[in-house]
Amino acid sequence: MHKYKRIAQTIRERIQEGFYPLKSALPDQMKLCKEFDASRITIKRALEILIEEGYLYSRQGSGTYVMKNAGSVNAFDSLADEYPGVTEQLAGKEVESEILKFVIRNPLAKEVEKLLVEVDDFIYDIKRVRYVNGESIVIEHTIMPVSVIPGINKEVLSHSIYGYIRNELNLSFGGITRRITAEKPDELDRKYLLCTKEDPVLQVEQVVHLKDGTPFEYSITKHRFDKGGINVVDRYHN
Amino acid sequence: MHKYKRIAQTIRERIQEGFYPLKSALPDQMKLCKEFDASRITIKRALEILIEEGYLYSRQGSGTYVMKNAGSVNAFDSLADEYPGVTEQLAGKEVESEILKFVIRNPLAKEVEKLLVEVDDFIYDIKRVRYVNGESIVIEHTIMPVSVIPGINKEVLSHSIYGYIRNELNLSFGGITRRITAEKPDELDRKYLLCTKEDPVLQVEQVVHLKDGTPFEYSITKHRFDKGGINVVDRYHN
DNA sequence: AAGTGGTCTAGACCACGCG
DNA sequence: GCGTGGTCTAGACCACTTT
Repeated sequence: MHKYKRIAQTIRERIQEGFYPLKSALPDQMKLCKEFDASRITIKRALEILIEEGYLYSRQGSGTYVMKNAGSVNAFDSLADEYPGVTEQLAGKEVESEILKFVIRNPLAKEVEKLLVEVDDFIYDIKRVRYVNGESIVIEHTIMPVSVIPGINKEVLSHSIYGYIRNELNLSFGGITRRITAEKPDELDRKYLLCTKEDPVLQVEQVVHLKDGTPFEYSITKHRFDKGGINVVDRYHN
Repeated sequence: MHKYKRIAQTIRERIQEGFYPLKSALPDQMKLCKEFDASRITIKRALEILIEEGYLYSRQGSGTYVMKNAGSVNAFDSLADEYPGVTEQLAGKEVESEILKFVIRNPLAKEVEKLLVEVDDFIYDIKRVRYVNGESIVIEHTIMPVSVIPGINKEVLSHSIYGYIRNELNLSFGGITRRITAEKPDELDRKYLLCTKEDPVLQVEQVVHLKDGTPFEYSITKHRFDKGGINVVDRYHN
Protein backbone atom coordinates (compact mmCIF):
# COMPACT_ATOMS: atom_id res chain seq x y z
CA MET A 1 0.00 0.00 0.00
CA HIS A 2 1.36 3.42 -0.93
CA LYS A 3 2.00 6.01 1.68
CA TYR A 4 -0.44 8.61 0.34
CA LYS A 5 -3.20 6.01 0.29
CA ARG A 6 -2.48 4.95 3.85
CA ILE A 7 -2.56 8.56 5.03
CA ALA A 8 -5.82 9.18 3.17
CA GLN A 9 -7.33 6.09 4.76
CA THR A 10 -6.28 7.17 8.25
CA ILE A 11 -7.76 10.63 7.79
CA ARG A 12 -10.92 9.17 6.26
CA GLU A 13 -11.39 6.99 9.32
CA ARG A 14 -10.84 9.94 11.62
CA ILE A 15 -13.61 11.82 9.87
CA GLN A 16 -15.95 8.87 9.99
CA GLU A 17 -15.26 8.34 13.67
CA GLY A 18 -15.73 12.01 14.47
CA PHE A 19 -12.13 12.57 15.55
CA TYR A 20 -12.18 15.40 13.00
CA PRO A 21 -15.72 16.73 13.51
CA LEU A 22 -17.90 17.89 10.61
CA LYS A 23 -17.08 21.43 9.41
CA SER A 24 -13.98 21.60 11.63
CA ALA A 25 -10.56 22.57 10.33
CA LEU A 26 -7.89 19.91 9.86
CA PRO A 27 -4.39 20.50 11.20
CA ASP A 28 -2.41 22.45 8.63
CA GLN A 29 -0.33 20.58 6.07
CA MET A 30 2.98 21.11 7.87
CA LYS A 31 1.58 19.57 11.05
CA LEU A 32 0.29 16.62 9.06
CA CYS A 33 3.74 16.27 7.47
CA LYS A 34 5.25 15.86 10.89
CA GLU A 35 2.59 13.54 12.24
CA PHE A 36 2.74 11.18 9.26
CA ASP A 37 6.46 11.68 8.63
CA ALA A 38 5.79 12.60 5.02
CA SER A 39 6.62 15.41 2.64
CA ARG A 40 4.07 18.09 1.98
CA ILE A 41 3.41 16.87 -1.56
CA THR A 42 2.52 13.43 -0.23
CA ILE A 43 0.16 14.94 2.34
CA LYS A 44 -1.41 17.04 -0.37
CA ARG A 45 -2.02 13.97 -2.53
CA ALA A 46 -3.76 12.25 0.36
CA LEU A 47 -5.93 15.30 0.93
CA GLU A 48 -6.78 15.51 -2.78
CA ILE A 49 -8.20 12.01 -2.68
CA LEU A 50 -10.48 12.96 0.19
CA ILE A 51 -11.49 16.19 -1.51
CA GLU A 52 -12.46 14.20 -4.61
CA GLU A 53 -14.46 11.85 -2.42
CA GLY A 54 -16.37 14.70 -0.83
CA TYR A 55 -14.91 14.46 2.66
CA LEU A 56 -12.85 17.66 2.62
CA TYR A 57 -12.51 20.99 0.91
CA SER A 58 -9.74 23.51 1.19
CA ARG A 59 -9.56 27.25 0.89
CA GLN A 60 -6.30 28.81 -0.08
CA GLY A 61 -5.03 31.06 2.66
CA SER A 62 -7.43 29.66 5.20
CA GLY A 63 -7.24 25.93 5.75
CA THR A 64 -8.64 22.49 4.99
CA TYR A 65 -12.06 21.69 6.40
CA VAL A 66 -14.33 18.71 6.86
CA MET A 67 -17.41 18.88 4.62
CA LYS A 68 -20.73 19.47 6.34
CA ASN A 69 -22.09 16.51 4.45
CA ALA A 70 -18.96 14.33 4.60
CA GLY A 71 -19.58 10.76 3.57
CA SER A 72 -23.21 11.38 2.66
CA VAL A 73 -22.56 10.78 -1.02
CA ASN A 74 -23.86 7.37 -1.97
CA ALA A 75 -22.62 5.04 -4.66
CA PHE A 76 -24.63 3.97 -7.68
CA ASP A 77 -27.51 1.60 -7.46
CA SER A 78 -28.49 1.55 -11.09
CA LEU A 79 -30.15 -1.82 -11.38
CA ALA A 80 -29.64 -1.53 -15.09
CA ASP A 81 -26.50 -3.31 -16.04
CA GLU A 82 -23.36 -5.06 -14.96
CA TYR A 83 -21.01 -2.13 -14.92
CA PRO A 84 -18.32 -2.64 -12.27
CA GLY A 85 -19.78 -2.02 -8.87
CA VAL A 86 -23.32 -2.74 -9.88
CA THR A 87 -23.51 -6.51 -9.78
CA GLU A 88 -22.21 -6.42 -6.25
CA GLN A 89 -25.22 -4.33 -5.29
CA LEU A 90 -27.41 -7.22 -6.30
CA ALA A 91 -25.40 -9.58 -4.12
CA GLY A 92 -27.66 -11.73 -2.02
CA LYS A 93 -30.42 -11.40 -4.55
CA GLU A 94 -31.12 -14.11 -7.07
CA VAL A 95 -30.41 -12.77 -10.54
CA GLU A 96 -31.46 -14.76 -13.59
CA SER A 97 -31.24 -14.04 -17.30
CA GLU A 98 -33.54 -15.12 -20.08
CA ILE A 99 -31.91 -14.89 -23.50
CA LEU A 100 -34.38 -13.61 -26.09
CA LYS A 101 -31.91 -13.18 -28.92
CA PHE A 102 -28.25 -14.00 -29.54
CA VAL A 103 -26.87 -13.66 -33.06
CA ILE A 104 -23.75 -12.42 -34.83
CA ARG A 105 -24.22 -10.00 -37.73
CA ASN A 106 -22.82 -6.87 -39.37
CA PRO A 107 -23.43 -3.55 -37.60
CA LEU A 108 -26.02 -0.94 -38.48
CA ALA A 109 -24.95 2.63 -39.15
CA LYS A 110 -25.62 3.76 -35.56
CA GLU A 111 -23.62 0.85 -34.18
CA VAL A 112 -20.71 1.64 -36.51
CA GLU A 113 -20.70 5.15 -35.11
CA LYS A 114 -21.02 4.19 -31.45
CA LEU A 115 -18.57 1.28 -31.43
CA LEU A 116 -16.05 2.69 -33.93
CA VAL A 117 -16.18 -0.49 -36.04
CA GLU A 118 -16.37 -0.99 -39.81
CA VAL A 119 -19.53 -1.92 -41.67
CA ASP A 120 -18.13 -5.34 -42.57
CA ASP A 121 -16.97 -6.18 -39.03
CA PHE A 122 -19.02 -8.56 -36.93
CA ILE A 123 -20.95 -7.72 -33.79
CA TYR A 124 -22.97 -9.65 -31.25
CA ASP A 125 -26.63 -8.73 -31.03
CA ILE A 126 -27.94 -9.83 -27.65
CA LYS A 127 -31.31 -9.32 -26.04
CA ARG A 128 -31.89 -10.43 -22.47
CA VAL A 129 -34.48 -10.08 -19.74
CA ARG A 130 -33.07 -9.92 -16.22
CA TYR A 131 -35.02 -11.26 -13.29
CA VAL A 132 -34.33 -10.48 -9.64
CA ASN A 133 -36.04 -12.72 -7.12
CA GLY A 134 -38.20 -14.02 -9.94
CA GLU A 135 -39.46 -10.58 -10.99
CA SER A 136 -38.57 -9.13 -14.39
CA ILE A 137 -36.68 -5.91 -13.79
CA VAL A 138 -35.07 -4.88 -17.02
CA ILE A 139 -34.70 -5.65 -20.71
CA GLU A 140 -31.17 -5.27 -22.06
CA HIS A 141 -30.28 -4.95 -25.72
CA THR A 142 -26.52 -5.24 -26.05
CA ILE A 143 -24.25 -4.82 -29.08
CA MET A 144 -20.55 -5.79 -28.79
CA PRO A 145 -17.81 -6.12 -31.39
CA VAL A 146 -16.68 -9.74 -31.79
CA SER A 147 -13.12 -8.59 -32.47
CA VAL A 148 -12.85 -6.80 -29.11
CA ILE A 149 -14.69 -9.34 -26.95
CA PRO A 150 -14.21 -12.78 -28.51
CA GLY A 151 -15.70 -15.97 -27.16
CA ILE A 152 -19.10 -14.87 -25.89
CA ASN A 153 -21.50 -17.82 -25.68
CA LYS A 154 -24.72 -18.71 -23.92
CA GLU A 155 -22.79 -19.93 -20.93
CA VAL A 156 -21.19 -16.49 -20.51
CA LEU A 157 -24.48 -14.69 -21.16
CA SER A 158 -26.28 -16.49 -18.39
CA HIS A 159 -23.64 -15.33 -15.94
CA SER A 160 -21.73 -12.05 -16.06
CA ILE A 161 -20.34 -10.66 -19.32
CA TYR A 162 -18.31 -8.18 -17.31
CA GLY A 163 -16.80 -10.88 -15.17
CA TYR A 164 -15.80 -12.72 -18.33
CA ILE A 165 -14.14 -9.62 -19.78
CA ARG A 166 -12.23 -8.86 -16.62
CA ASN A 167 -11.27 -12.33 -15.48
CA GLU A 168 -11.03 -14.41 -18.67
CA LEU A 169 -9.95 -11.80 -21.20
CA ASN A 170 -7.97 -9.79 -18.65
CA LEU A 171 -9.14 -6.41 -19.92
CA SER A 172 -9.56 -3.23 -17.86
CA PHE A 173 -12.60 -0.98 -17.93
CA GLY A 174 -12.19 2.70 -18.64
CA GLY A 175 -15.35 4.72 -18.71
CA ILE A 176 -18.94 4.97 -19.69
CA THR A 177 -21.24 7.53 -21.27
CA ARG A 178 -24.94 7.27 -20.62
CA ARG A 179 -28.08 8.95 -21.82
CA ILE A 180 -31.09 8.54 -19.59
CA THR A 181 -34.63 9.17 -20.79
CA ALA A 182 -38.21 8.25 -19.98
CA GLU A 183 -40.04 6.40 -22.74
CA LYS A 184 -43.41 4.91 -23.52
CA PRO A 185 -43.29 1.11 -23.37
CA ASP A 186 -43.08 -0.74 -26.66
CA GLU A 187 -44.57 -4.16 -27.34
CA LEU A 188 -41.59 -6.05 -25.95
CA ASP A 189 -41.55 -3.97 -22.76
CA ARG A 190 -45.23 -4.60 -22.21
CA LYS A 191 -44.75 -8.33 -22.73
CA TYR A 192 -41.69 -8.94 -20.58
CA LEU A 193 -41.85 -6.13 -18.02
CA LEU A 194 -45.61 -6.62 -17.70
CA CYS A 195 -46.29 -2.94 -18.45
CA THR A 196 -49.61 -1.38 -19.30
CA LYS A 197 -49.61 1.43 -21.86
CA GLU A 198 -49.57 3.89 -18.96
CA ASP A 199 -46.51 2.39 -17.27
CA PRO A 200 -43.42 4.27 -18.45
CA VAL A 201 -39.96 2.75 -18.80
CA LEU A 202 -36.67 4.31 -17.75
CA GLN A 203 -34.27 3.92 -20.65
CA VAL A 204 -30.48 3.99 -20.41
CA GLU A 205 -28.53 4.17 -23.65
CA GLN A 206 -24.83 3.74 -23.03
CA VAL A 207 -21.43 3.13 -24.54
CA VAL A 208 -18.84 1.43 -22.34
CA HIS A 209 -15.11 1.68 -23.02
CA LEU A 210 -12.00 -0.24 -22.12
CA LYS A 211 -9.13 1.53 -20.39
CA ASP A 212 -7.55 2.42 -23.73
CA GLY A 213 -10.77 3.99 -24.98
CA THR A 214 -11.91 1.12 -27.20
CA PRO A 215 -15.73 1.02 -27.08
CA PHE A 216 -16.84 -2.53 -26.37
CA GLU A 217 -20.52 -2.22 -25.55
CA TYR A 218 -23.38 -0.23 -26.95
CA SER A 219 -26.55 -1.04 -25.10
CA ILE A 220 -30.07 0.10 -24.46
CA THR A 221 -31.69 -1.05 -21.25
CA LYS A 222 -35.27 -0.49 -20.22
CA HIS A 223 -36.49 -0.64 -16.63
CA ARG A 224 -40.00 -0.75 -15.36
CA PHE A 225 -40.51 2.73 -13.92
CA ASP A 226 -41.18 1.36 -10.43
CA LYS A 227 -38.26 -1.07 -10.39
CA GLY A 228 -35.28 1.13 -10.93
CA GLY A 229 -33.67 4.51 -10.86
CA ILE A 230 -30.26 5.95 -11.48
CA ASN A 231 -28.20 7.73 -8.86
CA VAL A 232 -25.61 10.20 -10.04
CA VAL A 233 -23.03 12.14 -8.07
CA ASP A 234 -21.31 15.13 -9.63
CA ARG A 235 -18.65 17.29 -8.16
CA TYR A 236 -18.03 20.81 -9.32
CA HIS A 237 -14.37 21.64 -9.85
CA ASN A 238 -13.63 25.28 -9.14
CA MET B 1 -2.41 30.82 -15.93
CA HIS B 2 -0.49 28.10 -14.16
CA LYS B 3 2.21 26.21 -15.93
CA TYR B 4 0.63 22.76 -15.62
CA LYS B 5 -2.61 24.11 -17.07
CA ARG B 6 -0.81 25.68 -20.00
CA ILE B 7 1.01 22.44 -20.71
CA ALA B 8 -2.23 20.46 -20.49
CA GLN B 9 -3.88 22.89 -22.88
CA THR B 10 -1.05 22.60 -25.40
CA ILE B 11 -1.15 18.82 -25.34
CA ARG B 12 -4.96 18.83 -25.54
CA GLU B 13 -4.77 20.95 -28.67
CA ARG B 14 -2.16 18.66 -30.18
CA ILE B 15 -4.49 15.71 -29.70
CA GLN B 16 -7.43 17.59 -31.16
CA GLU B 17 -5.40 18.67 -34.16
CA GLY B 18 -4.04 15.17 -34.72
CA PHE B 19 -0.43 16.12 -34.01
CA TYR B 20 -0.56 13.25 -31.50
CA PRO B 21 -2.71 10.74 -33.43
CA LEU B 22 -5.34 8.59 -31.72
CA LYS B 23 -3.91 5.54 -29.94
CA SER B 24 -0.33 6.72 -30.48
CA ALA B 25 2.22 7.01 -27.70
CA LEU B 26 3.16 10.41 -26.35
CA PRO B 27 6.82 11.31 -25.91
CA ASP B 28 8.00 10.04 -22.52
CA GLN B 29 7.82 12.30 -19.50
CA MET B 30 11.50 13.23 -19.55
CA LYS B 31 11.24 14.42 -23.16
CA LEU B 32 8.19 16.46 -22.24
CA CYS B 33 10.11 17.94 -19.30
CA LYS B 34 12.74 19.22 -21.70
CA GLU B 35 10.32 20.49 -24.32
CA PHE B 36 8.20 22.43 -21.83
CA ASP B 37 11.10 23.31 -19.54
CA ALA B 38 9.27 21.87 -16.56
CA SER B 39 9.91 19.38 -13.79
CA ARG B 40 8.59 15.88 -14.12
CA ILE B 41 5.99 16.43 -11.40
CA THR B 42 4.57 19.36 -13.29
CA ILE B 43 4.40 17.32 -16.50
CA LYS B 44 2.69 14.55 -14.61
CA ARG B 45 0.06 16.92 -13.27
CA ALA B 46 -0.68 18.14 -16.77
CA LEU B 47 -1.03 14.55 -17.98
CA GLU B 48 -3.31 13.69 -15.04
CA ILE B 49 -5.72 16.40 -16.12
CA LEU B 50 -5.93 14.94 -19.60
CA ILE B 51 -6.30 11.42 -18.22
CA GLU B 52 -9.21 12.61 -16.12
CA GLU B 53 -10.73 14.24 -19.19
CA GLY B 54 -10.51 11.05 -21.18
CA TYR B 55 -7.83 12.13 -23.64
CA LEU B 56 -4.98 9.95 -22.38
CA TYR B 57 -4.23 6.84 -20.39
CA SER B 58 -0.90 5.59 -19.14
CA ARG B 59 0.54 2.20 -18.42
CA GLN B 60 3.34 1.90 -15.93
CA GLY B 61 6.48 0.61 -17.57
CA SER B 62 5.14 1.20 -21.04
CA GLY B 63 4.11 4.76 -21.80
CA THR B 64 1.33 7.30 -22.10
CA TYR B 65 -1.10 6.90 -24.98
CA VAL B 66 -3.85 8.83 -26.70
CA MET B 67 -7.29 7.31 -26.10
CA LYS B 68 -8.99 5.70 -29.07
CA ASN B 69 -12.05 7.78 -28.30
CA ALA B 70 -10.25 10.95 -27.23
CA GLY B 71 -12.56 13.93 -26.93
CA SER B 72 -15.66 11.93 -27.72
CA VAL B 73 -17.01 12.42 -24.23
CA ASN B 74 -19.62 15.12 -24.32
CA ALA B 75 -20.65 17.53 -21.62
CA PHE B 76 -24.03 17.57 -20.00
CA ASP B 77 -27.14 18.81 -21.67
CA SER B 78 -29.61 18.19 -18.92
CA LEU B 79 -32.35 20.66 -19.72
CA ALA B 80 -33.56 20.19 -16.19
CA ASP B 81 -32.14 22.91 -14.06
CA GLU B 82 -29.75 25.75 -13.69
CA TYR B 83 -26.78 23.86 -12.35
CA PRO B 84 -23.59 25.58 -13.50
CA GLY B 85 -22.96 24.80 -17.13
CA VAL B 86 -26.55 24.11 -17.96
CA THR B 87 -28.02 27.55 -18.47
CA GLU B 88 -25.28 28.31 -20.95
CA GLN B 89 -26.51 25.39 -23.03
CA LEU B 90 -29.79 27.18 -23.41
CA ALA B 91 -28.06 30.31 -24.61
CA GLY B 92 -29.70 31.68 -27.69
CA LYS B 93 -33.00 30.14 -26.70
CA GLU B 94 -35.68 32.16 -25.04
CA VAL B 95 -36.21 30.83 -21.51
CA GLU B 96 -39.18 32.02 -19.48
CA SER B 97 -40.46 31.09 -16.04
CA GLU B 98 -44.00 31.00 -14.75
CA ILE B 99 -44.18 31.05 -10.97
CA LEU B 100 -46.92 28.73 -9.70
CA LYS B 101 -46.06 28.96 -6.03
CA PHE B 102 -43.69 30.97 -3.85
CA VAL B 103 -44.05 30.80 -0.08
CA ILE B 104 -41.89 30.61 3.02
CA ARG B 105 -42.75 27.91 5.56
CA ASN B 106 -41.23 25.36 7.96
CA PRO B 107 -39.72 22.23 6.40
CA LEU B 108 -41.30 18.79 6.21
CA ALA B 109 -39.45 15.79 7.62
CA LYS B 110 -37.96 14.85 4.25
CA GLU B 111 -36.74 18.40 3.70
CA VAL B 112 -35.16 18.48 7.17
CA GLU B 113 -33.24 15.34 6.26
CA LYS B 114 -32.16 16.44 2.79
CA LEU B 115 -31.20 20.03 3.65
CA LEU B 116 -29.80 19.37 7.14
CA VAL B 117 -32.00 22.10 8.64
CA GLU B 118 -34.07 22.16 11.84
CA VAL B 119 -37.84 21.73 11.94
CA ASP B 120 -38.33 25.32 13.08
CA ASP B 121 -36.05 26.83 10.41
CA PHE B 122 -37.61 28.51 7.40
CA ILE B 123 -37.43 27.33 3.82
CA TYR B 124 -38.61 28.65 0.47
CA ASP B 125 -41.14 26.49 -1.33
CA ILE B 126 -41.04 27.37 -5.02
CA LYS B 127 -42.87 25.85 -7.95
CA ARG B 128 -42.09 27.02 -11.47
CA VAL B 129 -42.81 26.01 -15.04
CA ARG B 130 -39.97 26.69 -17.48
CA TYR B 131 -40.67 27.50 -21.09
CA VAL B 132 -38.16 27.38 -23.92
CA ASN B 133 -39.22 29.08 -27.13
CA GLY B 134 -42.73 29.25 -25.75
CA GLU B 135 -42.98 25.49 -25.10
CA SER B 136 -43.31 24.16 -21.58
CA ILE B 137 -40.34 21.90 -20.93
CA VAL B 138 -40.16 21.24 -17.24
CA ILE B 139 -41.85 21.75 -13.88
CA GLU B 140 -39.47 22.52 -11.03
CA HIS B 141 -40.32 22.20 -7.37
CA THR B 142 -37.52 23.76 -5.36
CA ILE B 143 -36.91 23.89 -1.60
CA MET B 144 -34.13 26.13 -0.25
CA PRO B 145 -33.20 27.19 3.30
CA VAL B 146 -33.77 30.91 3.84
CA SER B 147 -30.77 31.05 6.17
CA VAL B 148 -28.38 29.80 3.49
CA ILE B 149 -29.80 31.70 0.53
CA PRO B 150 -31.35 34.92 1.82
CA GLY B 151 -33.06 37.48 -0.34
CA ILE B 152 -34.87 35.37 -2.94
CA ASN B 153 -37.78 37.26 -4.49
CA LYS B 154 -39.91 37.12 -7.61
CA GLU B 155 -37.40 39.20 -9.47
CA VAL B 156 -34.68 36.62 -8.80
CA LEU B 157 -37.01 33.72 -9.58
CA SER B 158 -37.85 35.00 -13.00
CA HIS B 159 -34.16 35.08 -13.86
CA SER B 160 -31.51 32.69 -12.59
CA ILE B 161 -31.36 31.60 -8.95
CA TYR B 162 -27.90 30.22 -9.56
CA GLY B 163 -26.63 33.44 -11.01
CA TYR B 164 -27.94 35.24 -7.91
CA ILE B 165 -26.16 32.80 -5.60
CA ARG B 166 -22.89 33.06 -7.45
CA ASN B 167 -22.83 36.74 -8.32
CA GLU B 168 -24.83 38.46 -5.58
CA LEU B 169 -24.19 36.19 -2.60
CA ASN B 170 -20.70 35.25 -3.78
CA LEU B 171 -21.03 31.58 -2.88
CA SER B 172 -19.27 28.67 -4.62
CA PHE B 173 -20.97 25.49 -5.76
CA GLY B 174 -19.62 22.17 -4.61
CA GLY B 175 -21.49 19.15 -5.82
CA ILE B 176 -24.78 17.55 -6.56
CA THR B 177 -26.45 14.21 -6.00
CA ARG B 178 -29.26 13.20 -8.30
CA ARG B 179 -31.76 10.41 -8.52
CA ILE B 180 -33.32 9.93 -11.92
CA THR B 181 -36.53 7.99 -12.45
CA ALA B 182 -39.38 7.64 -14.91
CA GLU B 183 -42.80 8.45 -13.50
CA LYS B 184 -46.43 8.57 -14.50
CA PRO B 185 -47.62 12.15 -14.93
CA ASP B 186 -49.64 13.65 -12.10
CA GLU B 187 -52.37 16.21 -12.49
CA LEU B 188 -49.99 19.17 -12.49
CA ASP B 189 -47.75 17.55 -15.10
CA ARG B 190 -50.69 16.88 -17.36
CA LYS B 191 -51.89 20.44 -17.02
CA TYR B 192 -48.63 22.31 -17.53
CA LEU B 193 -46.57 19.89 -19.62
CA LEU B 194 -49.63 19.03 -21.71
CA CYS B 195 -49.21 15.31 -21.03
CA THR B 196 -51.75 12.59 -21.67
CA LYS B 197 -51.93 9.74 -19.17
CA GLU B 198 -49.69 7.73 -21.49
CA ASP B 199 -46.96 10.37 -21.67
CA PRO B 200 -44.33 9.62 -19.05
CA VAL B 201 -42.22 12.23 -17.27
CA LEU B 202 -38.51 12.06 -16.52
CA GLN B 203 -38.06 13.00 -12.89
CA VAL B 204 -34.84 14.29 -11.34
CA GLU B 205 -34.70 14.53 -7.56
CA GLN B 206 -31.56 16.30 -6.45
CA VAL B 207 -29.70 17.93 -3.59
CA VAL B 208 -27.20 20.63 -4.50
CA HIS B 209 -24.37 21.66 -2.16
CA LEU B 210 -22.12 24.63 -1.68
CA LYS B 211 -18.38 24.15 -1.75
CA ASP B 212 -18.28 23.57 2.00
CA GLY B 213 -20.92 20.84 1.77
CA THR B 214 -23.89 22.92 2.94
CA PRO B 215 -26.98 21.69 1.09
CA PHE B 216 -28.82 24.65 -0.37
CA GLU B 217 -31.32 23.14 -2.75
CA TYR B 218 -33.59 20.15 -2.66
CA SER B 219 -35.60 19.93 -5.84
CA ILE B 220 -37.75 17.68 -7.92
CA THR B 221 -38.01 18.47 -11.61
CA LYS B 222 -40.23 16.78 -14.12
CA HIS B 223 -39.62 16.82 -17.85
CA ARG B 224 -41.90 15.79 -20.61
CA PHE B 225 -40.42 12.50 -21.81
CA ASP B 226 -39.82 13.85 -25.32
CA LYS B 227 -38.29 17.16 -24.21
CA GLY B 228 -35.36 16.11 -22.13
CA GLY B 229 -32.80 13.55 -21.15
CA ILE B 230 -29.80 13.39 -18.90
CA ASN B 231 -26.29 12.67 -20.11
CA VAL B 232 -23.84 11.19 -17.65
CA VAL B 233 -20.15 10.48 -18.03
CA ASP B 234 -18.39 8.18 -15.60
CA ARG B 235 -14.78 7.21 -15.48
CA TYR B 236 -13.55 4.06 -13.87
CA HIS B 237 -10.50 4.54 -11.68
CA ASN B 238 -8.28 1.48 -11.67
C1' DA C 1 19.05 -4.76 -19.11
C1' DA C 2 16.95 -0.67 -20.49
C1' DG C 3 13.28 2.38 -20.42
C1' DT C 4 8.91 3.80 -18.78
C1' DG C 5 5.59 5.68 -15.44
C1' DG C 6 4.56 5.85 -10.07
C1' DT C 7 5.94 7.52 -5.70
C1' DC C 8 8.43 10.36 -2.54
C1' DT C 9 11.65 13.85 -0.61
C1' DA C 10 13.33 18.67 0.96
C1' DG C 11 13.02 23.00 -0.05
C1' DA C 12 11.43 27.28 -2.39
C1' DC C 13 8.35 30.91 -3.82
C1' DC C 14 3.63 32.60 -4.78
C1' DA C 15 -1.48 33.70 -3.96
C1' DC C 16 -4.82 34.25 -0.86
C1' DG C 17 -7.49 35.01 3.67
C1' DC C 18 -7.59 36.96 7.90
C1' DG C 19 -6.67 39.70 11.74
C1' DG D 1 2.14 40.78 8.37
C1' DC D 2 1.53 36.14 9.16
C1' DG D 3 -0.11 31.67 8.24
C1' DT D 4 -2.47 29.02 5.05
C1' DG D 5 -2.83 26.21 0.82
C1' DG D 6 -1.15 26.21 -4.39
C1' DT D 7 2.56 25.61 -7.51
C1' DC D 8 7.11 24.28 -8.90
C1' DT D 9 11.90 22.44 -8.83
C1' DA D 10 15.81 18.80 -9.03
C1' DG D 11 16.76 14.59 -7.86
C1' DA D 12 16.06 9.82 -6.09
C1' DC D 13 14.27 5.15 -5.84
C1' DC D 14 10.77 1.69 -7.01
C1' DA D 15 7.49 -1.13 -9.98
C1' DC D 16 6.41 -2.48 -14.17
C1' DT D 17 6.79 -3.52 -19.36
C1' DT D 18 9.41 -4.51 -23.10
C1' DT D 19 13.40 -6.26 -25.59
